[in-house]
Amino acid sequence: MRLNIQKRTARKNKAVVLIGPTAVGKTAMTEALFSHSAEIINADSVQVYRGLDIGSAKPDQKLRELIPHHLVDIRDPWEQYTAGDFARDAAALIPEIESRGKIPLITGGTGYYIRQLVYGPSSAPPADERIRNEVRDEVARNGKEWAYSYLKEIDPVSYERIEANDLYRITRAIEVYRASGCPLSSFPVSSEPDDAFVLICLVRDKEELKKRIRLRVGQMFEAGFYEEIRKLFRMGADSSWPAMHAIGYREFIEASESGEASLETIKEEIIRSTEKYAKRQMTFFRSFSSCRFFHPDDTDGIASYLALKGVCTDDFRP
RNA sequence: GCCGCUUUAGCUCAGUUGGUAGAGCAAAGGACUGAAAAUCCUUGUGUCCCUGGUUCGAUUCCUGGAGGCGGCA
Repeated sequence: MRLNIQKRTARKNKAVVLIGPTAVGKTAMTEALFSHSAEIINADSVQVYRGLDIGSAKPDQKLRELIPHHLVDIRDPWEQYTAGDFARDAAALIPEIESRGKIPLITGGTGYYIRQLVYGPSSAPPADERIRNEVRDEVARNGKEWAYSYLKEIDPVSYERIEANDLYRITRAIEVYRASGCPLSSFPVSSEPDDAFVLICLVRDKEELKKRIRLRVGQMFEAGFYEEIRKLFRMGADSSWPAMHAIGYREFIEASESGEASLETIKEEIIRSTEKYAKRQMTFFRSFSSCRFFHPDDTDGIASYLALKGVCTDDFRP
């Protein structure tokens, strides 16, 4: 709480956070409003990976030459990049960008990254691969029920919060306890957004978005997505690579493991996963109390809202 | 043309020894404490193909028909 207040008074400049579900049109909006006034901090958990270009709809070279992009292509696909890394890196970049007289524009679809930045990062210890693997093995040996009742013993607060089947979170909670000796729930989280961030979320109606998703996936395949996949396979990609959990890549990994699946089937699966993802993204974005929602065609509305918040985007003159 | 199998949720299919039904996927909503394009939670949905018959009662049994699949001609 206190930290937030200090931040507020210490920094008068605003950073803009532009979010929205996949394929809503964030890149086009960025071009329209911020071509000359901003530097971009990528908040997309897949675009951080080198070699995942087409499937992550990475901004093209032309746009990246026009507007500086940060946190794109900063990891190899077998490396892990976390929400905590993002919160730290983004927070460090913001004053740097401001010192060049530019607006920091944080844009991407990873709601959790945005939360870690805008609400402040969790103070819990970072992910520890070694301990996590130990915990995972232990859970695999002793079963789900054991894991859940063990959690109840070491951290009753998290036990109440986490669902019995959510092994992902149960594992993490146990990992934190093993790493720090303290229950995960003992690390404070803030529920107050830092008002140095102006949040704008782009939205379209469901059918409109579905049409755009289908179109985009089709374009990915035309642009050589299959070649990109083959290249990654040649590099030894498998499901152990963090980047390979991403939609589009995951479907190919699964198909290669189970054998036979036509390109057309895989394409339809990717479209469906993307639609479901967009839905989850919207749920996340709706939970940001300070967020304002706009249709991507409403450039005027967005520009005047930004002006009201004290952000001057000199690219746009109504 | 004959024989066999089949028709149940948007899709794939269970099931009811006769008392009007349930899984997975999809859909809709939600959660999110340094893995988050991940992970998880909640919730519907039905002329049980049509037609007669038997029966207190038929989606279930029987007759006839229609669609689908396979085999033989």
